[in-house]
Amino acid sequence: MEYNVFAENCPTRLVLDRLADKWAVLVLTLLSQETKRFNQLRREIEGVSQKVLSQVLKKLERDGLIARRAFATVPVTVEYSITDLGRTLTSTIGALARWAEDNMPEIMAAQMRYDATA
Amino acid sequence: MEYNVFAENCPTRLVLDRLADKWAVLVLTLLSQETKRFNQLRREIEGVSQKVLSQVLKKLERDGLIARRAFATVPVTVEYSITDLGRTLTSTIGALARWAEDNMPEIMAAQMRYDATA
DNA sequence: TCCACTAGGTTTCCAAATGAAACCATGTTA
DNA sequence: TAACATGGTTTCATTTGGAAACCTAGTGGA
Repeated sequence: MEYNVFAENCPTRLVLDRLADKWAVLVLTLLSQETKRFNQLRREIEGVSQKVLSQVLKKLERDGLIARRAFATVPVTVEYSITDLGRTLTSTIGALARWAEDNMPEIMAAQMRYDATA
Repeated sequence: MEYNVFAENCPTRLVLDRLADKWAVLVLTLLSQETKRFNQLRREIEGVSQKVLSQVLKKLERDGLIARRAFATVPVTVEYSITDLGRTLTSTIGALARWAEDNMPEIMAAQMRYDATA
């Protein structure tokens, strides 16, 4: 079987679509550091809504990148952790976020040049 | 100045949002290999619409990741190429796409396990 | 007793983004 | 004269996104 992200109906396209997502990158980056609970993630990833966070977590769990464990406490406790498969991605995902932080000045300079031309 | 992708209104969040995009990943991967024309990109990235491709190219150009050169031929020729700044990203971006291709069997197995539970 | 609050979601609703298809200018070829 | 090429933009229907409200179950305070 040959996989090719450039082919329209290759299943890898769907996976790329899931990983190439702002919220997924942030979730995986945090979980690669340590196991966290739902509201912990929600507080640390500023601006994410509950709806979107739960959707992203569900999809990442379905793809086997993170694991969900619920405890019958009161109120209920739910822990999310990274899986072995997810861990093989974290250096790549982390590099993306770090690149944005490291190159922000250059990007802003480029934007100003572009906007000045137009 | 401290940049932090987890902060809601940090400019890096906008950059991450641009990079963490299926089409941007595919465009940057192709342009890191060689300069290409608009319709060449459109044909090689199966399933991308003209509208979205032109939007993505414009944003990547604004951020200084790719360069656009137009030639007054008939019909007009437009070339897109990667910039030095863009090149600092290509190993990371490329790793993302390759990860999807390499790990597809494991992901599909995880999905089947998940769907069987539900 | 009633209200407020917790965790972890789901539902609702409206705004924004996406995609398919059509359109455009210019000029070449059949 | 009709059809096709490039590199887009426009239009419109469908999806997706986010904000806010709601939900269940239980706990603590007044």
